[in-house]
Amino acid sequence: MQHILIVEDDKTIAESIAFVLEKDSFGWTWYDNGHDSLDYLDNNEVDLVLLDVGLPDISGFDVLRKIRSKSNVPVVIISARDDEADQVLGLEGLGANAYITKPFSPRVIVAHVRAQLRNFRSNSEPKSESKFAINEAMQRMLFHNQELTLTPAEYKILSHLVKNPNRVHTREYLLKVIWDRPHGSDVKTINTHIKSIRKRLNEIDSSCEHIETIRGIGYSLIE
Amino acid sequence: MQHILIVEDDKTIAESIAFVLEKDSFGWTWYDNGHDSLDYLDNNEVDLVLLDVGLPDISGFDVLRKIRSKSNVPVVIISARDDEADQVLGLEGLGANAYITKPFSPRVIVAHVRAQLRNFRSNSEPKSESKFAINEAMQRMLFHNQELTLTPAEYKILSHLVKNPNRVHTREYLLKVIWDRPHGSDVKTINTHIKSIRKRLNEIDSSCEHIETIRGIGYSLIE
DNA sequence: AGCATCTTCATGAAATCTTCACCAAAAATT
DNA sequence: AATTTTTGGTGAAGATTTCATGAAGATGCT
Repeated sequence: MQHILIVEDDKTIAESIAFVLEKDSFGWTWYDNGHDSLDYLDNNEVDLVLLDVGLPDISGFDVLRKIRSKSNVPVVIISARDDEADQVLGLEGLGANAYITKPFSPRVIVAHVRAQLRNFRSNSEPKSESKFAINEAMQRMLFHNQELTLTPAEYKILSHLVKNPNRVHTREYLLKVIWDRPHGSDVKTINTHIKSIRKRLNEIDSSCEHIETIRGIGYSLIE
Repeated sequence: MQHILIVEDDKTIAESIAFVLEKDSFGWTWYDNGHDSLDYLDNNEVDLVLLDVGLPDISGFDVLRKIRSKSNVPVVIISARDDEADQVLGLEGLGANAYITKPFSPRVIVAHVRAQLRNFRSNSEPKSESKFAINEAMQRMLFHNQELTLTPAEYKILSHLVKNPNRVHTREYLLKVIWDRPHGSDVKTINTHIKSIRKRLNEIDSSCEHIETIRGIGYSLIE
């Protein structure tokens, strides 16, 4: 399922967008401000971003720049008022893929989303095959077609790393992955979990490092 | 002759600044409040603004925003007290080009003015493609498409320089970039970090200097 | 209780950050 | 122009932080 990140401070609009996306069987996540959206992008796989330029905390300009500094994800700009038009045009230079001006119909949004996703897919290089397979229903994983015996915590950490490879995940964040909500345990705990995950991965393939330590920050799965 | 606008409510300070500027054959105009300064800017050609943030009528914040709404002129902030430091840092986001904290020597002012005027001139030329790529999600950087192996502190410093090129960054400021909050370590530490960053950059491209030393102030990345 | 799992702790090793002493370059002073 | 002072570069040593590891304690489930 394709996942869309909605960045829109107007709840009504966000809900109507989410509604039509859902109807077209897209997954979605909504944030009403720039900071949380950027955080989310750091730690999750997103197929497309719908970005309102009139946010309360950061300007759409800055959000887009920050997105582009780390990701190639398609971004569709939503402009609130006509008099922002000039500014919005400037965004194209920053790497926005399309922009829509309010008022807009839900149909228009979905059409844009589909178009951008189609473009992006054909543009992007063929992805290398992952050596991992996740059976979410069974809470199981295969690595090089071999079953991995993982504890619940290990499964949650590793499956999150596999779904979001090649980016750093802080220990704090990985703790939150294990426990949905904030949890009082020491972040050093993650070291131990990573250790045992590494051990299990090495039993199957010790030819290279699979989980890289990013010193001072956290861990990252190499693809 | 280059013309400097001095916005400073303390007459003694304004006069001493004007004195050193004159000695270095800069032209100058002095106002002791924000309103008159903005008026003056509307009707006169100014090459650089020296702006005290502690004005009687308008906050430096607002003055800078209003300047930026109509002009790209380099603005060097003068901060009265140390405890304004954080606030002043925020001004960089608003487009301040540099800031000086009191007490300051006349030489420092002239150095800043010269540095900014030089930067501004070179900036107005067509921008060349940056040779840097930042992968924020992985906390990594490419230089000439080659991976840079950087320590956390080096990464923080260099990515900051890359994001704000052609601008002088004081050692104090770069220290705050490494440690989010004030930190007790010596500013000379930055010299050592810069040294190792330079070494790594030179290993890839030694054809020219990439990080320029602005004597008496700090460092600047040349694009 | 017995078992699996999660967490904590102590330790050593490695990476990194800071400091220092000395030299070179630039600026200020005479 | 010569000298003094200030500032920055350099290499290496020392201090500090961070991480991996193995083992032990805590927790929770059956």
